[in-house]
Order: sequence, then structure tokens, then C-alpha cells
Amino acid sequence: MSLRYALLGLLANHPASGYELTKEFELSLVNVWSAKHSQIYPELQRMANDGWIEVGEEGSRGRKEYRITSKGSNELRKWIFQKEPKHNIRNETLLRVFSLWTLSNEEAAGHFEKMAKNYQEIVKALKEIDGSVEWDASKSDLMGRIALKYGILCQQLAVEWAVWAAEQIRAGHDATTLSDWKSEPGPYDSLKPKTNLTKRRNLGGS
Amino acid sequence: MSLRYALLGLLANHPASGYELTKEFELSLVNVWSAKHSQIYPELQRMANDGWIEVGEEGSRGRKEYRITSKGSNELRKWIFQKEPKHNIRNETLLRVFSLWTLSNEEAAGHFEKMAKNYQEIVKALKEIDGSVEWDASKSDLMGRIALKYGILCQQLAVEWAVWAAEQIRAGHDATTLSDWKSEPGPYDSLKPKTNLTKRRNLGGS
DNA sequence: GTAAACATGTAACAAGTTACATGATTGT
DNA sequence: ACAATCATGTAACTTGTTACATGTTTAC
Repeated sequence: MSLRYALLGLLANHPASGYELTKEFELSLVNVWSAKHSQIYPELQRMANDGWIEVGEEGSRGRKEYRITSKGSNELRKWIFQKEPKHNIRNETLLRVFSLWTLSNEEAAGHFEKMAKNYQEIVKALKEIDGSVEWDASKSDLMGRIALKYGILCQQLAVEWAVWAAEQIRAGHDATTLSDWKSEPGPYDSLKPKTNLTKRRNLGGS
Repeated sequence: MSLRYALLGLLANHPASGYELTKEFELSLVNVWSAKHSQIYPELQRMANDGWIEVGEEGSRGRKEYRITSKGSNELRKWIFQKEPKHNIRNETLLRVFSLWTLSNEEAAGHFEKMAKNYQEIVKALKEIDGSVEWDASKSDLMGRIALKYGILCQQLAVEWAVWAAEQIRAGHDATTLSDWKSEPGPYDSLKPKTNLTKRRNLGGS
């Protein structure tokens, strides 16, 4: 049902056609929730059917401009306040990490270095977006920029993490001798001697 | 197809039954790729059908222990090296942020503070896992721990980000006056005066 | 004996992707 | 005239979730 609320949130900002909403998904929501037009059009029909949105004016080329109804606004608010924002975590990049032990150290380190490069490109792209948008003083822009900030920081962290991982592997470390990078006390305190921890096993390997 | 490779990666480490694989998904992959037994059992059947895995011994209670075949190992390796690790980003928490402009500043700030609390709990849980696992010197444990490290750092970042966002909102900032936290130059250099940037609009809100 | 954990499956549904299909308008 | 973009839809398929359904073994 998240798609429905994503659309509702966009329509709460301003009326739009399915075509425009599809564009907005590509531009601003692509790193948060993606959707194709083939999913958006039928969902808009269902939402209109449920009275959450309605068709305002119909333009040329069959354009239908949808706008949110008061019922829709209520539903949006209800969704924001409900507690369970379930996390649909599907991180294919991270999933691959779990199989990297099948490679040689050289290959695995190389893999992390390539990951770092990929993440760096994403950071660059996101920063370009941040720099090119003419942010205004509206609340919706504030939230958009806060969300974008998260994306940038997260990808930047991923770069540093991948570089660190490659270093650890090249240095011949294993899970019991990993350098404790970016841990509690200070920022960027890399390469401290590790405190030992080993109690009981309940994860993954062997 | 990712589920298939997730299973393959686990089976590459050691033979296991569908039941055990389901448990492993819950324990170690839950923050990377989730799957229920109802999806796992049929997928294992298909994989066996394709010759990627095979049934080793059949135990009591109808237990079928699957093990990876050499064909499966090849397929796993191919998957690791193919370039396109497409990101299926579906972050419901972040999606909600895009609708928070509909709330009052007080409500929105409160929402971020609650988010920070939730993220903090996840950090705590992940750290407990890290501390309770008896990591060994195997390569698979190394990768598992590196992946877990990413999870911890990422959630920790999310805590700080949510706290920062709440502060910004309470301080009455908008998208053009956001304090530039955790930016390029130094680590943890908070609250620097912002450099101005406004070129052209191509994102989200009106 | 009975509850918990082990163990495997299927069916119905919801969500998401890819491909097919069509037509109007604008700009060059 | 032609290409690009606007504009909307459906069909077939894949993936993922929830619910249904069944039976065994172990520990108390």
C-alpha cells in the first residue's frame, strides 16, 4: 500500500496527472520508492474509486489531472502517524557481500573497491541534484532536502565502509581481528587495537 | 532472482534444509534480504530442478538436506561478478519524510525524534548481535561481520540525521537555511554557516 | 499427555516489472 | 514529414506475503 501513500503525498502538494507523477517518481523518489507508469495509472484509478483523489480538469491528449480529496488528506495523516513503518530491506549489494568469502582475498578486496567507486558516483550524482535544485522556503522543500541529505550521507558512509573493508581484507584480517573503525567514542578513530568479544554463535557462518 | 542467490550463498557455506535456511534468513539476512519459508521451499525445489543444488541426505520428519552442486557454485560466482547490482530501494520511513510537510513543525520534529529513537533501538540490537556472536577466523564470518558493521554504522548515521532534522525544524529552518552538517571537509563539523546554492529546479515540491 | 520445536508444503492474494499497444501534440 | 515528448492504458509474468494445512520428534 506504500505506493498509494507516495502518490497521495505528491498529490497533497499539488494536483498532477499520472504522467507527471511518474516523472516525479523518477526525479525525486527514485532513491526512496520507485514505481513505473504501469503501476501508477491503475493505482490512481483505484484511489479515485475509493474517493481518496478525484479528477479535476481533463486536458488535451486525454490528460487527467488528479487532486487529493479531504478523505485522502485524512488517510495520509493517518498513515504518517501509524507506528509500523515496516522496513522492506532488499539490499542486493549487501547480499553479495555475504557470498564474497567464496572469492580470493584479492578478488574480494577488488570487489569492495569497485563498490566504493560505485557509491562515490551515486554521492556525486546526489550532490549535483542538491546543488542544482532551486530550493525554496516551503515545508515540502525542507523535507525533500532533509531526505536528500540522508541519501548523500548514507552513500558517503558506504564509500568509506567499502574502502575500510577492502583495507581490512588486504591486511589479512579476519572477523576476530577487524580494526574497530568509527566506533563509539571518537569520530574517525581508525585502527585502534580491538577489544575481544566472543560469547555464543547465532549468526550466519558455519 | 536474488532470493535464489541468497540461498545459494548460504548453501555454499554448508548444506542445510529449507527449515534451517529459513532460520538463517531470520537471523543473519533479515536486514539485507528477507524471505519466508513459503517462498524458500518452492525456490529450493526449482533450484534442485535446475541442477544448482541437490538433496544430500534425507533425515527424520521429512527433512531434506540440500547441498550446492558445482554448477551452483559457478552460477554464484557469475552472479557476484556481473556488474548490475540493481538497487531495489523501498524505504518506507524515508518515504514518510516526504509527506511530513503536511504536519505542524512541532509534529514533524516530534516525528523525527521518534524516528531517532527507533533507529537507536535497531543500533542497540545490532550491536548486541555483534557482541554475542562467536566470530571465528573464517572468511564467511569476516564478510558477515563486515556486512553487520555496515548495518550498525548506517543505523547510527540515521539516528544522528533524525536528531539533526528535528533540531533544524525546531529552529525554524527551511530548505535554503539548513545548517550544513557532516559535509565535505572535516568529520563532525556541525553548524557551519551555509554556502548558498540555487540554480534550477528539477525535484519534488512545486 | 502435551507443548514446543522441527519440518515441509500449497493456495490465494498483493505488489512490482516488462512488454505490448495506441494515439495526440509540439517543435524543427 | 518526422522525431520527441506528452499521455494513458492493458496483459503477462515474476516476486513476495499471508493464511491454510499437515505431520513428526523431543523435552518436560
